[in-house]
Amino acid sequence: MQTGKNAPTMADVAREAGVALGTVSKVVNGLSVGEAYKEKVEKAIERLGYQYNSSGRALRTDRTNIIALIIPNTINPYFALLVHHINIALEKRNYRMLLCFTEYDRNREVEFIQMARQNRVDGIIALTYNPDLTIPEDVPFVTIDRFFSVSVPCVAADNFGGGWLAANKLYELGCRHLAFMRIGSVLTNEPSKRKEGFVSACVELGIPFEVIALDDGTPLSRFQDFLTGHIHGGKLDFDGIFVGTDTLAWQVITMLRQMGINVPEDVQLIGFDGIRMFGDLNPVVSTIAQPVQEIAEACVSTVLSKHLSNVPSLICLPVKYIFGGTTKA
Amino acid sequence: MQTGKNAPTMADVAREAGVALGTVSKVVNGLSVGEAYKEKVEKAIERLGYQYNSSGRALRTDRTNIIALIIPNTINPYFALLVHHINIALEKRNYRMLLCFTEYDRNREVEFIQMARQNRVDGIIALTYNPDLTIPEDVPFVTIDRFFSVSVPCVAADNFGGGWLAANKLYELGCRHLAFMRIGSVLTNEPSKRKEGFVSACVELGIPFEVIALDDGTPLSRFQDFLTGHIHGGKLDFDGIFVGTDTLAWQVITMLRQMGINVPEDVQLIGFDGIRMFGDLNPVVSTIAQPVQEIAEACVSTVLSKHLSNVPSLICLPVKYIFGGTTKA
DNA sequence: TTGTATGCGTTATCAG
DNA sequence: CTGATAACGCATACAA
Repeated sequence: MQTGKNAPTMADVAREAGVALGTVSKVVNGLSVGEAYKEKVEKAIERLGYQYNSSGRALRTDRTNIIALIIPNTINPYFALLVHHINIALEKRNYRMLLCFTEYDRNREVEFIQMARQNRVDGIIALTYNPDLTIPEDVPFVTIDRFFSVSVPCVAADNFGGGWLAANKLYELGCRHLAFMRIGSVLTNEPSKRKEGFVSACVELGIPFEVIALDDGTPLSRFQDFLTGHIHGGKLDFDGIFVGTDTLAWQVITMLRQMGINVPEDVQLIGFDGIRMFGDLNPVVSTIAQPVQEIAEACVSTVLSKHLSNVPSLICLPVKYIFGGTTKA
Repeated sequence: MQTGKNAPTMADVAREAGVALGTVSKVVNGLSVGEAYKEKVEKAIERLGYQYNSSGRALRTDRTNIIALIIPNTINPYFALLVHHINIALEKRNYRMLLCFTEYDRNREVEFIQMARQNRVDGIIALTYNPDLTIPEDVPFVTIDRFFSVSVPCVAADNFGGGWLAANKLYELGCRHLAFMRIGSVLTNEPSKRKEGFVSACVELGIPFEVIALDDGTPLSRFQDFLTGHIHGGKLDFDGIFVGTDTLAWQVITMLRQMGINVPEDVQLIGFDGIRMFGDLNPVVSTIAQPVQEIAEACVSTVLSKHLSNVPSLICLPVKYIFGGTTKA
C-alpha cells in the first residue's frame, strides 16, 4: 500500500496477478477481459493498493481531466458561489478543478493561462480583467462576463435585462426618481450593461434619474458626496436606487443609515448578484440575482463540448428579482 | 505556438535550435549551459512558443508541485478565507492547488484522498469530518482543526483559549450570567474545545452559565426554544452569550431581535471565527477571530517540510477578540 | 481473447 | 560543457 516514492505500477500488478501488463490496463480502464483474469487482476490491485498514475496516463492520452478556473478570488461571495457551482458541474462529469486566484492582477492572469497550458489542462474557464489578455487558441477557453471574440464563448447573466428589470421593479414599487450607482473596472464588459439597461428603462418610463459610475480605486467617499449633494430639505432627491453589486449596495445602505435616511421607507434599493448571508442564508439586500448555477453549468458544458466551433459565442442567461428587505414588500 | 494536440516538445526545440535534447532541458531548468547555446535555445523556445509538459516532468521526477486541499466548501466565508490564504501561501512557494469540496460528505472525503494520490500530489491539507477517515502514510498530510495521531500534524487555532477569552471578555464588559450556544458535528475535534474553555472560565470567574450544544442537523428552532425558555419577566436570564461560530451568532441575533431583545443593550454576544462582511468589510459580530493567515502558512510550510517526522504534531495558534458591534464598546 | 512492444515528454546518467 | 540514451507509468496497435 504505497503511493509515495515507489508506488506499485501496472507492471507490479501484472506480476502479482500473473498476467500481462496490457491485461491490467484493460481491467483498470474497464475494457473487456476474461472473467478469471479480471478477478485475478482485481485481487492483485487490492493486495498492492494500486492507484493509477495520472501523469503516465496523461502523457499517453493527452488528456488530464482537469479544467483550470481563473477567477479573482473566493473572498467575494459571488465568486465563491460561482466556484462552488462550477466545481459541482465539473465533478458530475468526473473532472477536477485547478483553481487560480488572480486577485485582479493582470500579470497573474497571463501567468495562470501559461501555467494551465503547461499542465495540459483540458480547458480553461476564466473571469478576467486584463484588457490585453491573449486567449490561446489551442485549448478550449470559455470566459465569464466578458466578450473577446466570436471564437471565444462567453457566458454571462442578462446584465442589460437586469438593469432594466431593476428600474422597472422600483417604478412598480412606487419610485419616481431613480439613481444608479456603481464602481468597477474601467473595462467594458458584460456587467457594464447593467447601467445601459437601467438607463434605457428610465427613458422608457419617462422618469428622471441620476447616474454615478466610479472607476475602481476611487474612494467610496465619492458616493457619500454624491448622496449628500442630492439632499434638499432633509430629503433625498430620489426614492429608488439601483446599485451595481450587492456588496456596494450594502455599503450604500450603511452610508444612508449614517445620514439618517431609512431603507426602504425613505428610499428603496436594489442590488445585483443575489448574494446571501454566509452563502446560504437570507439575501443581503433586495437584488437582481444572477443564475449562478446555470452560469456554471453553461461554462462547464461549453468548455467540455467537443466541437467548440458550433457553440454560441455569447450565452446570456436570465436574471430574476429577489426581495431582500431593502424594497417595499 | 501550439499546445493542444501537437504542442512542440523539447525535441522540436532542439531541432529548431540545432542543439541536443539534453541541452534544451538544461536551459529550461536553469542549469549551466554555454552562453551561445543558451541563446540559441531561448530563441527557438520563443519562436515555437514552447511550454514544458508537466505530465512528462512529473512522470520523470515524481513531483507535481501540486498540493490538494480538501475542505467542505467555499460558501462558508471562513472556509473561503482559509482557501484564500492557503492559496497565497502555496503560490509564494510555486505550488499549485487542487481544490476538493466535500460538502461534508464522508464518501467524498475518502474519494478525494484517493484521487489526490492518483494525481501524485506532493501533499494533502484536509479539513474533514469523517470519523473513520484513514490517513495515508505515503504522502505528506496535514489536518486542520482535527487531531488524528502524533504522526499527522494538525493545525488549529487556540480554541480552548478562545472560549476562555470570550467568557472573560463578556465578564469584563459587565456580564454576570452567561450562555454558550453551538451546533456542529458530533465529532470531537479542536473546535469542540471552545466550549471547554468557556466553561472553565465561567467556573474560574464563579458566575452562573448555561450550555446548549446541538448536533448537526438539529432544527434551529431548538435554540429558539432554549432562548424563550430562559425568559422570565420579559427579560432574558443571561446578559452575555458566546456562540460557537459567527454564522450561528448572526442567526441567534436574528432570533433575539424577533423576540424584542436588543443586542448589545439587553444581551451582549460574541461569536467565533472572525468573518467579515463580504470577506473584507466590517466584522459581522463581535468575535474571537482565528488567525487565518497564520493557520494557512502553518499548513503549507508543514506539508512542504522535508522532514515531517520532526514537526510538531499539534500547531496551536493564538486567537484574538475583535469588536463587531454586538458587545458594548 | 491475451500478450508484447512502442512511444508519449521529460530528466538524469554517462560517455565524448 | 555537450550529446546520446535509458527510464518513468501508461495505453494501444498489433501479433499471437
